[in-house]
Amino acid sequence: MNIGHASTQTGLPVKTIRYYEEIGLVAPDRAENGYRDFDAAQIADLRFLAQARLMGFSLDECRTLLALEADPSRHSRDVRALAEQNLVSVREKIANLQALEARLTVLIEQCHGDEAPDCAILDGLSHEA
Amino acid sequence: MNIGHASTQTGLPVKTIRYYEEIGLVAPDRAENGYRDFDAAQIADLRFLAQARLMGFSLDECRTLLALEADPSRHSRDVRALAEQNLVSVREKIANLQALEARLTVLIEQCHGDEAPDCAILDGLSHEA
DNA sequence: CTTGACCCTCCAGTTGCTGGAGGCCCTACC
DNA sequence: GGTAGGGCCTCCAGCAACTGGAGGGTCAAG
Repeated sequence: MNIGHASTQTGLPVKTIRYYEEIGLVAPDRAENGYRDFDAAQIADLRFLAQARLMGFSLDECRTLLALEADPSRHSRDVRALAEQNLVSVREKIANLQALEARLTVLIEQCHGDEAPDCAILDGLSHEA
Repeated sequence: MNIGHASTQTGLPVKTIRYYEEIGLVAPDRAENGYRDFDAAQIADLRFLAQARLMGFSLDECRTLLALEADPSRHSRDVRALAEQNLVSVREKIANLQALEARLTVLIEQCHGDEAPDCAILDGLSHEA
């Protein structure tokens, strides 16, 4: 299966698939004309990668997850640990963004938003702790 | 004021300040020995930048904000528009992360997290739509 | 006069792609 | 048989916003 087909099968852009090969996440064969040739297992890996990325795992974590998936003697504990770590960082990001949202909302509310130059937002950025 | 002092005054790392100069956000004088020399207004600008970054504005938006701050004939409407745009994108990010959190949480709950290889997380990544 | 803390510039790397240039290959149509 | 269009290839550059390090000048204290 060539890369265009692999792309439609997995939803990953062609460029992204090439990039994943470059960093060693997938290693397709080559046809005689030099075209990449993906087999079913590699397509499955790419789908797995696409899902893992959607779940917020970094490419490095994806690499580990792929290795775990390929290892029949894995412990689900290890997978879970990775996922929990990811969850923690997602929650941290949410908390930070919510704090940001609150601060921004306050500033915006205080700004008249008219033609005058006085602006609570600029004042806030200038004088805040 | 040299860059080390500017750093402690603003909380910005030295490297970051140099970077901000490189991209034209601040333009300190130079002393005879080649050292950067920041005046009070430039320190204020750096503080402003630090705050604006904390509020989630991109460096490009910061550039615009600085220009607005320097312009006495500005309209607060323009500042507010920028801030509102920023708020929208913050809220989008929060929504995306919350969706992620929900999906991750479900997967993690279904994984035993023991020594067996069976893992709902890996299954979810393999078979999910 | 040396030690250590500054400062300087320039280059490379981070994350995860994305876009483009320049060029081969393959199929279809005239 | 020639050509037009796609698709494929590699390699290089760039995005955001820094960060780290090499290699070297400067400065104040003891």
